[in-house]
Amino acid sequence: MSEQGTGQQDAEQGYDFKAIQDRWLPVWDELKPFEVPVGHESDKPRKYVLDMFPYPSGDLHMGHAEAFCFGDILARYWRGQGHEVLHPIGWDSFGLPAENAAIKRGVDPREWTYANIAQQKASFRAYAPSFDWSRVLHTSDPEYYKWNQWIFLKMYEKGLAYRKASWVNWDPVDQTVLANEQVLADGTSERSGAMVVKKKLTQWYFRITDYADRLLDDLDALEGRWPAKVLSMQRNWIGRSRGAEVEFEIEGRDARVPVFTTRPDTLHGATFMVVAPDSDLAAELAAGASGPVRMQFQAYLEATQKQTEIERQSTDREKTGIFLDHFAVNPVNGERIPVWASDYVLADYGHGAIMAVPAHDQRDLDFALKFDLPVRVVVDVRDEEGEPLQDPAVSGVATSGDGTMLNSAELDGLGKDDAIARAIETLEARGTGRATTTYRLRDWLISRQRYWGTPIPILYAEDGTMQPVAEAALPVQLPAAAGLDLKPKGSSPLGAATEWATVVDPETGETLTRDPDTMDTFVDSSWYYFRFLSANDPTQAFDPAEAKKWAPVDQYVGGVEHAILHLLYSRFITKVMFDLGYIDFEEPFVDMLNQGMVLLDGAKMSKSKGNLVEFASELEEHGADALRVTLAFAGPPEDDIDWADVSVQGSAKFLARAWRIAHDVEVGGAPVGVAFDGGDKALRRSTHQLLIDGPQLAESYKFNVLIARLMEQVNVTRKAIDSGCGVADPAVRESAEAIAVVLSMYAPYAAEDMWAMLGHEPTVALVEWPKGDESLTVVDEVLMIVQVDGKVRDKITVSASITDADAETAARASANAQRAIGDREIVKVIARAPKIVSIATKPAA
RNA sequence: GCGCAAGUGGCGGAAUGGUAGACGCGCUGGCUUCAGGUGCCAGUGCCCGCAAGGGCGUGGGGGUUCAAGUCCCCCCUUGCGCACCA
Repeated sequence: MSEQGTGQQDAEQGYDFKAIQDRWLPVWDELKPFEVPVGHESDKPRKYVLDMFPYPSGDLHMGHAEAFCFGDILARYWRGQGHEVLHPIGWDSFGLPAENAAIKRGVDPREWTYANIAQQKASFRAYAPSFDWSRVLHTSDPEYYKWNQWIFLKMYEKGLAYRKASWVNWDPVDQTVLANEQVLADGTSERSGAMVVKKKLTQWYFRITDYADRLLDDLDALEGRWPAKVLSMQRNWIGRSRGAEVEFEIEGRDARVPVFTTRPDTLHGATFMVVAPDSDLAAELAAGASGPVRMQFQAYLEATQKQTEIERQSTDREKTGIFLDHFAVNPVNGERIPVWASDYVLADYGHGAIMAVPAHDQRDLDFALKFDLPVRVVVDVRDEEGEPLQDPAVSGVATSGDGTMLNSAELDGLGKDDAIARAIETLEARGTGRATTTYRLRDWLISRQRYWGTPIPILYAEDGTMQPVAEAALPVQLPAAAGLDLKPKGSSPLGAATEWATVVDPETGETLTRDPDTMDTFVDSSWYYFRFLSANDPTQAFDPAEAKKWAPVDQYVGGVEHAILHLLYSRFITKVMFDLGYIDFEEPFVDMLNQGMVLLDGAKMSKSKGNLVEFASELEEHGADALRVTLAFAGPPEDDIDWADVSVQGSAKFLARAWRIAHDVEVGGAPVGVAFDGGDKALRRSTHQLLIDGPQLAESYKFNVLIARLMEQVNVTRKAIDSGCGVADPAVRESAEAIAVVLSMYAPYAAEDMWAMLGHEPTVALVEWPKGDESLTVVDEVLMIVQVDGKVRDKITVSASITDADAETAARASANAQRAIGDREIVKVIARAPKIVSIATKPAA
């Protein structure tokens, strides 16, 4: 392969990234160094390094460049540490953008999607992440989505996939339902940006709430391995809340009404009940009320439903409500309390009804004061000085803290925790309540009324009974888009594909109709990391034996925007796979890195705002290596990078300096294979310190610091060549080789070219890091700090093996130190040889 | 409102309780080349000083310690997340 070397590249020409890229791309295409064939056996330890796979909307952008840069650094790092690394790539290629583009331009979503994929593949090739291209997958391939359907059927069998009628989030622009997770905090759709409305529809759900406790509790084991932010967001989202269910009788109604409360201790202070206006209970109670109340309620319900999410969520809104003309009975004291409907109670949380304790809950208090309802204090809450807080009815401030119970019969005198425990005991003994837990997490709504997704493998008979498609009949392929009207119209376009939708049961001859909806594309991405393990296997979703070998993913890299959706769903599906016995672990991603965003002038880049840095043009102008070094050197990977603050030129300059060292060695250095033993000590020390420190820096994601160390190494090597030991010293070759190997995780092209100039065969990407030798890093003499009263007064050169006593003597002898001490009295001397001696003084007596 | 991060030169950022500002960008001066926007050398936290040296300095205020950017308490600011969830 020597003709691939750079003998023909003369010194005048220097570092030329274009020539280098052109030289090595074909070689790598030939070598396929990162392919790990399925079933391949190796003695090496394994690492599964995965980037969140991209959505193929247009070409790659700077965000991709950053994310895939960090993932690739880690993949290449682990190869350098002697691991066999699986680093696959695929495309999350189902979804609305393809469909919307198709509608807008009249092209087939397939064409649009696969054209974009081809473009991204081409960009990736130049950018050169070390992907295993033999395992590529696209979720829109029938070979892939067949297994979505298989998972759906498995879940259906287990009762984890079910259909129900419910109020759902409806996106009026995309004309489809959305999962709770796809509705942003301001009530708009994360996709279309439209204000989401509520609609009652029968839809398919995955029973993720069955897994709420496991999804929450298992987060503890990810502490320190996942970003704290993601863990907290997931905990928030699951929103477990422990408390009690309390049953209230309602006069004139047979069945008791359960309410959920986290404060059963305050039950004696419950002076009214509030139900959600859009709950079944409210409708029922209103129906049994007087005519005027019925009309008022109807108007109130309509007003509630018309409200946008923003209006409804505004916290400092006046309370509104309607008295429902009914009374409930407080189970602990038999008191008659009025039942109201108000929109501050949510229909889909708890039981859609609450016991209102206005003295100790601000919302209830606001409501009580507005409608003149009684407020009864049952907890004696004190301030920091131990003074009782003002009566909430007067102050308007509910006292929600801990305190001593009063006005609460047998609970009187107890503290909060004891009172809660006691209250629950009492309720359970009387059969009017029990300890219980509720969650904010809702079941995962997976039906979508759109075309470009996985068909739901369910058939309906004429009488409406459903039957799953037989596993052998999978995949249920999407019909061709041609001839279908893909415009959103509230029902799936697939329903109109009559030929596709109608199936005759071969056994019974019965005519069946296919479910016309497609699955949420988050189903696709919730298990793709398994598919990579058996990407081309037509017989199974993935091979459990391969999963045992490779999974879970050791290192996951991606944006924090998926902190809830994708990661929660993936964790859920992984647990389902565990329960089904296909895998022996319950968490899919062992370690996770969230890269920051790439900004321009402090703002998110956007084409419409005109502040865009184009990945393609940067790649063209500076090359992949300089781009990658720039991204990695800019700062910690979790931080945002402002493109206005970085210098791609600076990175290119560094690469050229590194490259020139290898070039100098090629021209006048020690021969390849030379023993490094006799080489320059100082340079060798630096080289080996780099090799020793490198791993801990890389493994703690301090890629920027490791590049700084590489720069220092290049600088000291330059100095050694020009004004030190000279280029022919073996230590220079040793340093150059170490630089090439370490640099290869950041700048694969430059490193490969250096490696060739240094007389080695490709590819440097598979070369293990030379071992750093601790014995070469010991120094004879060090600079010792002498402090007097905490201030540095001198720096003296001492033997590295100096004793504490000798260090103290040397420090006391320092003229600078003596001057600082003056006539003060030394009270204490702390010696930490050979680093520092600290002298503490006080004024002379 | 609740919760979680983070505040270090002109800028991006380094610093197991032990020399604050590594490395780089930018800037200043010089050399080389000279068409140079290349390359090389030196300098670059602020203030006083010719220098030696000294004073100040990691958002603010206290504290622990021989020693604090780092640990503890209070406050301020910014960013992010959640938010009528009973």
